[in-house]
Parts: sequence; structure tokens; C-alpha cells
Amino acid sequence: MKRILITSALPYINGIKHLGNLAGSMLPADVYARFERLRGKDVLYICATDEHGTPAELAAEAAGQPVQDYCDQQYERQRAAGEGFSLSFDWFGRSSSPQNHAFTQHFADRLEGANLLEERTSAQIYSIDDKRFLPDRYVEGTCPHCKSEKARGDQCDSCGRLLDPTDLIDPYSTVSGSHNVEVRDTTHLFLKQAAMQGTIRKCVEAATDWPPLARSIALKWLDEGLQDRAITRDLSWGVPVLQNGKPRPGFENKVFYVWFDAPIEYIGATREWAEANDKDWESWWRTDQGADDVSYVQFMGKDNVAFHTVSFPITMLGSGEPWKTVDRLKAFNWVTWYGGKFSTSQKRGIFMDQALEIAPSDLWRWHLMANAPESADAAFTLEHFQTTVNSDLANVLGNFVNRITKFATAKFDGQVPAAGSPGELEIKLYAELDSHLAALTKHHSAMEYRKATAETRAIWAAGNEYLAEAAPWTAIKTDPDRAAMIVRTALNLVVISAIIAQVFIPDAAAKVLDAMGVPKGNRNWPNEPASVLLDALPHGLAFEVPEMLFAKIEDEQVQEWSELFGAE
RNA sequence: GGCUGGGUAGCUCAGUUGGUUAGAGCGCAGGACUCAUAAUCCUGAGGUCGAGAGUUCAAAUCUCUCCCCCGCCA
Repeated sequence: MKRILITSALPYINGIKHLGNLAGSMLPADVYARFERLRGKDVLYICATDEHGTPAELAAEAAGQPVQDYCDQQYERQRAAGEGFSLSFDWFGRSSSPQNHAFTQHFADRLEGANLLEERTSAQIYSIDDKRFLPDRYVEGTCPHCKSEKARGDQCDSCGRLLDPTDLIDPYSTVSGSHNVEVRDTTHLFLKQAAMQGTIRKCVEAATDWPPLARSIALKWLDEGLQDRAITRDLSWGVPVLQNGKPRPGFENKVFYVWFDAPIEYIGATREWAEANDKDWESWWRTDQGADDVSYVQFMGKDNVAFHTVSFPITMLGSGEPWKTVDRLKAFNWVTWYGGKFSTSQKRGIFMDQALEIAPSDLWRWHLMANAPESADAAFTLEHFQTTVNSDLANVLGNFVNRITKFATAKFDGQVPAAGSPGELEIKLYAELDSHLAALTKHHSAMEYRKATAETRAIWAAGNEYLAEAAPWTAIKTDPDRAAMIVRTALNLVVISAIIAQVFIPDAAAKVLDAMGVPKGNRNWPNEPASVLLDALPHGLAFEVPEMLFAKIEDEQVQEWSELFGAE
């Protein structure tokens, strides 16, 4: 398939995201998007902010702003942070967009038409002082089972039992601390998920492409039996509950639940992109309009798997319309901060905007992908960051590029030399590079990022190994043609090193390729034999020594950052 | 409590369908080189593969029991 649709889990609007959020969906999705684009695929990489729900309302209130203004501001911050990290979104949208409102309401109408929606009344906690219904986790009180006084409305952490907020003794609002709460009846729209059980099971069982983790999570939900769930909430900030274009009676003060409208924004954002660029969104999302030719790949953290494998497919399939559903998905564990949780309030960890203030984005990108939380949670430490950056980027890649371009400038006048022909060492290098490139391409296709970075590094290291063995500084004294051959080969290897580096460290890679005089159109993913790749630069081509690619991270900086960001 | 995933060299991790002396990077020790960001390259030391039992000619890899860590439980 030539067309690839990529989405990464939508970052919530409530504040700028930390390095773990970046590493767990947006960054790997970007690397994959870049890889497939370099291979000539027609890629559409979509992301957006997830803006609705109680946390956004409360955060806006705390900031003393209208929620729309708050979201506008936070959206801009997140967009800028994404740009700072060179995330190559084709579109970074907003779940509060009119397009998403329309799709969300459309899906609700379709689901109702398919007899999958139902109004049900239930009792919930209403806080009189806060003037709002309280979501389960915003209610605390005394556990009816173990008498712990800090039980949450959804669960008691003390005895582990699942609770209904109306079970709590002496409940109070964690929003205001007020005990002035009462139980009120409220009516919501329920999505009859149980009715879709068989359909979804078939999809999951057919999805042999998914990683075992994703399938097992989905199957577990199915085995326990899908429960019907409310898709509306008593809030004002969100998608209004319409019925065939008109306010639904009794739902004038309600909106759709954020978990219903958020995944729909993948489609909404595509439409935002299409309308802004005079493109069509249907060929990406409607299998009756060309989307059966699309491979759809989703990136997300482990916590989102169930929503992407079960809830969202129910929405799409339940509509009875031919929507494109996920083909492949890649789920990540968490990046932790020195083994613990990132925390805004406790000032633990580095957030995206702060990271960019202290080091270039390439450094973070490389380190986070080289240590991606693929098989288990991965601990971020500044010391480890320093080691990876200094060793892989500065010493192995930076030094390789620097040493050979400087040598070639001094001895061959800054031009790609033409003399000499391949000898034993070159033949050996060709074989090595062929095998490295095949492995690297395989790892990228499989979205295995620790392996892909290791293989990338091995190619960079092969450059240093080749130079050490071929020793052009010795050959130049006795056999200038031999030295020319070595230099030409190494300069071409610099180019290959930079081309494959583009997906991880786009800024540094561009510096190298610009300095080497490689036109934009010649920077595609290598798919020729190494013997051709390593003699691709035109003989006589003038190049420059790239400016220093990576400054090393000094111990003093690590010390300073540790104090700044609460490292332990 | 239930359910994923994980527990392999000092650190971070690979280990394909069970099969010769368990691998890589970093760190450490020694050496080489001097083109280069005191960089690089080579060699080496270092592991009862969480604990115990079992299956097998053979187990890090399969089975059972137990212990620890992260996460999820709408």
C-alpha cells in the first residue's frame, strides 16, 4: 500500500506534555511518518489536542480564564512545543473544532439510528457549591467497607474495592472541599456496547498484525463482557448533544463525553486539514471512497489501548457506515522520571517546553527513541541522557563527520576526489553496510525503535571503524590514489549516515546534507546496493565542513538541571 | 484482589521455533592511532539468566509454585 494514515494519541489540553508523553506516541509516530515519507509513501500524519471535559474546565477556572480562552492559549503552547520538537504533523488539530462537533453529532445520530443509543437515568453526586455534577474521581469520602476516610468515588485505595460514588459516607467535593453535596438523578445517553460484542471480537481476532499486548488487552475486555457506557456528561464545555441537528430535549445542559468525541477527532482533524489545504478527507477514512487502499497505523500509550481497540471501533462500526479502522497499532509503556512519576505539581520531571530551553530537540529525540519504553517502563535520568548524547551523537556521529570532512578539505581541496578503485576493505564495507541497511529498514517497518537506533548507530560506528582500518592519513603519504578512494568512500558514508539519521535527528541530518551538497530530492531512504551508495556523490563535487553538530553535555549542566528539575 | 508486561554482566537492554564457550551499548582495565569535538579503533575482565521444583539427551527459552517492580481495571 502506498498511502499511510498515521495518528498519535491526542495530548490532553490541560498543560504542556512531559517527555514521557512525547516518547510514548507523538515522537515515534513522527519517526515512522518520516521513514515512510522517505520511502516515497503518501503519508498523512494527524494529531490534535483533546480539549473537552472536567479537567479542562477546572484548569481554566483555576487560571481565572474562560475555558475557550484557556484552550486557545494551551493549544498554541502545545502546537509550538510540537514544532520545537520537529514533529512533522500534516495537521495538528483541535477536538473543539466545528468539524469534530459535526462528526461527533453525526456518529451519535447514526448510532441512534442503529438502535445502539438509549437514555438512562442514574443517581450522581451533585456539588451545590461547585454548581456541578462531580465525576467519580472528584468525589471522596469514607469507604463503606473499610471506613478509610480517603476513598475515591470510583475506588477505595485502602481496601481496593470498586465503589459507586453514592456509596460513600459523608462525601465531599475534591474540587472545592465542600461537603455540601447531594444525590441527584440525571439522564444520559448510553452506548449499547454489549450489542456490538460479537462484531468487535471478530475484528480483534482477525487483527493478527497487532502486538500481543494490544490484543490481550482488547480480548480481556471482551472476555469480561462489554458494558454499556454513558457517552454524555453534565457539563457545558464540549460537543452539544444534538439530535438530527436540533438540541435533544432534556440534554440542553449536557455535552458528549470527552472519550466519545476525542477519537472521532482523528477524523475531524483530517477534515480540518483537508479544508485548509483543499484536499479531501474521504479518501483517507471512507473505504467506499478509496480508503481501502490506506494502511492506518495508530501510536499510543498502554493506557489508551482499550479505547482504540474496542471503544472507537464500536463507534465506527456501529454507525453502519464504511469507516476505515485501525490496521496496525504500536503501544508504549511509560517513561518514568528516575523511576517515579512525572509530576507538574511536585516539580518532578522535564516538560516539552523546558526541554527545548536547555538542549536542542535532536538530543531529546535521539535519547528518547534509543531508550523507548517498548518492552517495559523506561527510566529517564539526566545522567543517562548525557551518556547517550555524548557517546552516540557527539563522539560517534559528530566526530566521524568532522574528522573526514576536515581531512578531505585539507588534502583534497574540499572536493570529492575521483581517483582510485575499490579494494578489499571497501568490498568488506559494502557487505557490512548492505546488511546493516537491510536490518535497519526491517526494524523501522516493524516500528522497533530501540533496535532501529542501535542499527543506525552501528552504521555510524562502521564509518569510524573503516577509517581506522583504511588510515587515509597514512596512505596519503605513499599512495594518493588509494587515499582518494578512501576519502571518497568515507564522504559517501557520511551522506548515508545523515540520510538514515533524518528520521531521528532531522536538524543535524539536514546540516550535514546541506554541507555535503546533497539536493533535497536525493535524500530518500537508501534502497540501492552499498557499492552504488558509497560512490553516489559526483566526483569533483565541492562540499563544506559542517559546523559542529553536537556540543557535549557537561557534568556541570547535569548538576544544574538536576537541581532545577528535581532529580534524585 | 483480577489481568497485562517485566525481573539476563556495575548500569540500560537484545536473546528468533528449547541445542555448540549467554550478546550489544555505556562504565572499567590494557593496547593502537594521531585525520578528528582529550574524539576514534582493537583487546580483555565481568553473569549459579528473580527463587525453587518439574519435563527433556539438552531450558534464559516449556510446565507448576513462590517472591519483587511498572501499569491497567471503563
